Amino acid sequence: MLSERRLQVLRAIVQDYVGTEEPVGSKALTERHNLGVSPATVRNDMAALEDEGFIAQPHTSAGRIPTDKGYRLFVDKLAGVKPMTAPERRAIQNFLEGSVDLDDVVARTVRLLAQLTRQVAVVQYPSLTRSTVRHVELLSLAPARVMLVLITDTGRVEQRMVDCPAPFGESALADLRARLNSRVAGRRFADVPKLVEDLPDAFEPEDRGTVSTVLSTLLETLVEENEERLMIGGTANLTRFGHDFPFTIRPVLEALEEHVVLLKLLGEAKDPGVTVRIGHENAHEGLNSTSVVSVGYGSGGEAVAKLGVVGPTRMDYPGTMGAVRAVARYVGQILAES
Amino acid sequence: MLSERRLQVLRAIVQDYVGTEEPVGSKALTERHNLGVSPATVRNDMAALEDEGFIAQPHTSAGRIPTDKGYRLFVDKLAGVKPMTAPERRAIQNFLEGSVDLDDVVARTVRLLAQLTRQVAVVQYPSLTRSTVRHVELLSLAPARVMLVLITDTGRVEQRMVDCPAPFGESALADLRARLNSRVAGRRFADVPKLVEDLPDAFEPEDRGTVSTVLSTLLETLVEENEERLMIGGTANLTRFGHDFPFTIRPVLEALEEHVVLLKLLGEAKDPGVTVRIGHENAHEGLNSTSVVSVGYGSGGEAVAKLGVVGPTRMDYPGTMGAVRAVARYVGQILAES
DNA sequence: TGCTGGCACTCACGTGGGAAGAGTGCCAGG
DNA sequence: CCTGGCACTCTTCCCACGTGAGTGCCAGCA
Repeated sequence: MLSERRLQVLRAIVQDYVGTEEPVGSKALTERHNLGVSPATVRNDMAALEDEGFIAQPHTSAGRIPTDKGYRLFVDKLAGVKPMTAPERRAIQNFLEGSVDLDDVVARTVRLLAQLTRQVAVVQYPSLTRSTVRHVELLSLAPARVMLVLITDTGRVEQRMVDCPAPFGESALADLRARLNSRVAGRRFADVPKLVEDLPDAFEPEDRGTVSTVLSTLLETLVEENEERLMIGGTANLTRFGHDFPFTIRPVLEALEEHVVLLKLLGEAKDPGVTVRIGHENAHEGLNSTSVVSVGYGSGGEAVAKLGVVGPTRMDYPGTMGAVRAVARYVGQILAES
Repeated sequence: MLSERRLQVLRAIVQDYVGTEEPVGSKALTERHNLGVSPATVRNDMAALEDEGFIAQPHTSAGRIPTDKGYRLFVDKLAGVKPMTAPERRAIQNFLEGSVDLDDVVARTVRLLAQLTRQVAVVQYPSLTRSTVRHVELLSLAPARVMLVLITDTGRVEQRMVDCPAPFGESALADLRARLNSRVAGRRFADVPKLVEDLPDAFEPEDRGTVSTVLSTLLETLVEENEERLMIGGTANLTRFGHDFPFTIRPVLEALEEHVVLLKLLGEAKDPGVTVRIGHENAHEGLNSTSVVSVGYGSGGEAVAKLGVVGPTRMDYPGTMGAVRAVARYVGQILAES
């Protein structure tokens, strides 16, 4: 096991490297942090840390930089979450409170998070799967054409066109609308399939096909996974990445465009608190030199979706984690109010 | 006026530079294009073209590169639009036909355009301002709370919460819904304000406040300019920009995040055909070293929105214009069908 | 056993001087 | 008005060298 001082050395290395973006040497370390020992001692500690794989040197005559494993230890054991200051919190609240609708909340959140962390912000929309149905509306656009509008408790609206197998009368439509809503309004998505199972039986035989079609469209809408949308912002911050641009930035930009990948990435984080995935811990190759800091958020106690930031592994973890957590908290509040 | 041959020289310079990304000299020109004259002659022509501001040299002992003015002349006079090949057209059609709803059409269009042109694709959603109302739905969520859902002929759905000044009965709501739809369904947005002007008069005095509130929310929704949303894709292609990265790419990424700027940019293009804005012709500073190729698209004969690509001024204009035009055409078809 | 100072060693990095090569401008001749 | 020739200008590449930061190791000391 590593001694207390060696952990301190690691912490100091991470902090300095995050600040200066340059490999940090033993001499600089003793000057900037009062470790109470000489550079030579620190060198021994660094050699030990390197043996254990927590730090590495880019080339022989350079200082050390933390490895993914080093950052992991730093995040888990050596650093806490740096809370936002009161003025910062007020600013977050003010900024989010001007929102007019869900899309606007998300858009503002992305911008805020990107500004706050100076990194790429990623916000997943409230997932449908844990939401409840507020209302289902059916509109007849043509004799055999119905528009299905689903309104969720998060204020989200989804619409689908349904081509009916047979013409469907206004009265039957009104009937279906009424029955449907009395059964599913206020219920969770997951419960809907069972609740509407026997609904076609209540209708005239010639309408059953249409009713089934409408219902299956509704169920599709509910489960459709790619309905989890993402909003991304602050990509310009990627330019602060490193100096060897094209090859660093390109795979990241590509990964960011693959929303499916990001959604999966966010979905994997099961921790109720802030989750940090460092470098190679991210399954996607393009993100192997980035870290993802994410957290769930939601209107109630429950997290309905995730938000987070993507940045270089060399990032200010305590600060970023604090910002992400704070933003998630206030977004949750805003959503609960509306 | 420039002689025919000088124009040919300019065309050759643009083509070569776009291909090689390197300043092109007189000797290389005569080798790759059979202009029928010697390098010395070409040099004289180049000197003339430089005097006129169509080309420039990065430094004394280098070849020439086209200026914005040079590209402008090239686009206007020297090059046409390169049509897509039949297989390409089929691929476009196939790819777009799998779409399930409007959002999906837009998402696919962005990806397609980015892949096709290997540049950044920008697609504006069908603008509300020229659309017509298909249906307005009013839902009572609480005694003094109404949800307004607007459905447009482009299949777009907008929802708004309305807090009523006074409780509003179900029957009054149904009445309002019926009257509202009979007046505005099928009408253009621009005409709606006049059509609903006197609507409150038809209601009981105690309901008029609520009716007015609902109507003004509707009007707000109709005119709200920022409801023109954008989808952007292919930002990874920016890495192919140049070799001097950070400073080239950063302002572009920043500009791309300012949707307002992009919307304005797209909106400015009045030409019914493909519009090209080159370098400094773009009002926004960040886009001064990029060109924007855009075109309107829409379900009917009329263009309801714009799409386009953003790329380096050194781009394959004929090819890009062809791709943009083709995609716009097929997107229009898809929208017309649905 | 652990810390310290000293010392030799290793590289990356910046600098400076050529040499090479591409491209130009100009001029005189056809 | 076009052409070949020629001198000139720069950038770019390469190599060699000195510099300095940082290391590893060792012997001495608490």
